[in-house]
Amino acid sequence: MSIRTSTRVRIYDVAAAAGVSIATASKALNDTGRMTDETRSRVKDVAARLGFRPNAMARALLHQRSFTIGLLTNDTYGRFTLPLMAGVSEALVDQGVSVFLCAIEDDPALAKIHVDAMLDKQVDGIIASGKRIDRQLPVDLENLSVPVVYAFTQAPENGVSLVSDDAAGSREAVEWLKGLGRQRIVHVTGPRSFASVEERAGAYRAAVGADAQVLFGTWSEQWGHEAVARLWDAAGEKPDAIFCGNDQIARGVVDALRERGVSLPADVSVVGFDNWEIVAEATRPPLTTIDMNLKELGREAGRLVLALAAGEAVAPGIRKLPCTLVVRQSCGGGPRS
Amino acid sequence: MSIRTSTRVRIYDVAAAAGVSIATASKALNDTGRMTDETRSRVKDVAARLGFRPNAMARALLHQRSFTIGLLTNDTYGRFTLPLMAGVSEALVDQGVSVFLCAIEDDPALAKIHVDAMLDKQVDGIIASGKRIDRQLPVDLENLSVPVVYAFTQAPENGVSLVSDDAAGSREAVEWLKGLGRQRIVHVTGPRSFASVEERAGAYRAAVGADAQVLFGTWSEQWGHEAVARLWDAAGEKPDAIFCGNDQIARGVVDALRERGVSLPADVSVVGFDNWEIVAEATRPPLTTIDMNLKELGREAGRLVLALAAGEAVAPGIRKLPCTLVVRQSCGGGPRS
DNA sequence: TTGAAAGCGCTAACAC
DNA sequence: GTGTTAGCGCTTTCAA
Repeated sequence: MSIRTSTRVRIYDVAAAAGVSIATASKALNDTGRMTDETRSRVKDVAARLGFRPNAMARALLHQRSFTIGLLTNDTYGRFTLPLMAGVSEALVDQGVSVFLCAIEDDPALAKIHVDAMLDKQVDGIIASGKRIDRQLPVDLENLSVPVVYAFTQAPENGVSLVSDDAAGSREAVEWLKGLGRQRIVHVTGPRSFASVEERAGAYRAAVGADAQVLFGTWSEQWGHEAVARLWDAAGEKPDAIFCGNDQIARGVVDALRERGVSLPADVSVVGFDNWEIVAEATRPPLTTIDMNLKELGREAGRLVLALAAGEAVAPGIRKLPCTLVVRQSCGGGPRS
Repeated sequence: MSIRTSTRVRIYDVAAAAGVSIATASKALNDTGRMTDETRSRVKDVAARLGFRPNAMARALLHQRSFTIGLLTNDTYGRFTLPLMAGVSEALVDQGVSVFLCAIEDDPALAKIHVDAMLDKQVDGIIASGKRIDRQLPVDLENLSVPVVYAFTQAPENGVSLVSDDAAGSREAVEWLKGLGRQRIVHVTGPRSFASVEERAGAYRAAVGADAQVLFGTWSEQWGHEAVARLWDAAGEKPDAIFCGNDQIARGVVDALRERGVSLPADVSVVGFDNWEIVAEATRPPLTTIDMNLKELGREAGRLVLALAAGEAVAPGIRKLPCTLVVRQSCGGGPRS
């Protein structure tokens, strides 16, 4: 019996304490091989008593599988990454898989360092995520020796990619407003240079028809204020609903309307996009908004990367996941039917 | 020469290609042992050409050191964790250390699963972090086989702990307001049940003196509104400055003052706490506020956990890191001298 | 100056 | 039913 008190208990210690060989101990603990039930349970008891936990490194070295994946993101703010991460983690934790989080800003050198570090640590796969779906991360992830899943960031040709269904979310918002009896629905959104802006605006136009009016601007509260000024200072009929490209714009819109004495939701309904709770819930009245279900997106990304790591075939291409309307008080209308 | 095309290149391959033994190859690459410079550089060239990267698992198994640490947090929102994480990552990345992020909500079972998984993976240390400094995480981290550093969460007796210096931050805010010539400074803050609320309020009282007036409430914009209503609807002299317990309260205060026609910063100065940019920058005018320097706190936590892992002695106890005043426009006054 | 061999903790063939 | 042994990729004595 070797003298190593301060260190972890190894399978060797379990075997010795149970009076069997380490092979038998291993088989007993992994429910493989054959032996009497008595031996198996004795070994298990001893292991439990000693607090034995197998060394994942040794296992990984043997199996070429580390039960570890890497999550790469350039979303320092975490607004998109955190819910995504929560989903990934949730999908993987009961498989015993842990997640390396690497925030790479937009620095290619830093990105490379992190990717190399993950590869050195033999991650089973990588999930690449970002803050917009029409930009690639500043690092080339093709032809890596491990599978890659792209979540909420642009994927290369033939990449396995997951995004939320912007168009469907947009349609959902418009339909909700229509269902409330709104007739003059305007869309106030971010910069045209964002693919999701065009996607949402396109779906909005298709749903609203000839009357469609889109105001492009920035992703800020201030732009929401300004857009309201433009709309209300113009001659002619005013909108009775505003569908906003994100929650910050929506908050600006709501504040501006209130300051003008426009009654919400009586006279005008406002829908946001993102369901960023810090913004949506602090708005007066709280925002009805579209949730991109990023946590579910993360779960799916976790499942996919694991499937890939296990050698299962996964069709490349872009998978669009549904958005959900979250009803608060900025539109009127009760909970959804 | 074995046939393994699809797999990573091992030191064996490098040795073979360079015509040396793996022992020599290893020494060459690690700048240990002795050999001719020619041999060493030849091996290095071959390794570079082959794109050799050592298997971190094998190394870890050998050295009992995984170059991996775990970051545990119950701050799902990420408001505190993300900057912290960024700092940790920054401090560790050039040491080749990667970070497992584990979001545990407030679920003891989940926490245990994650901690066990990290331990199985032989992390070199753990950083425990949270969303308030007067609550412990729902898991016992004492007597683990690896070092633990507590950052922005309550540590057990004798833990190594890092928090921001709330009292100093509070003093800084008050001094700034005094320096601007403000005479009637009120403090509007969160619930008394938070240690940091008492800490900040105490320092505020000490700095302001007999006139000190503290309004306790919740951490919300709404409470900011309500506090202004109380203060301005009361008889007597009005405050000329409000120091708020966080940025959300400050935003509520600023909005309420504007709605009352009080001119900011001409008549009243407002200081927030947290420097949560999404809130501070969207406020009109943008908030002057106290930054807790969580990123630096993260860096320090990373350094400490590494020192501990390396066996260096680190004195237990609470380390308070300084806060910084960030000047925007809600107080008047130029950039700091 | 270089190389053979042992071993980190574990699992899986293969003997017995 | 149980044990012996080889080996995952690497570093490190120790011998040549």
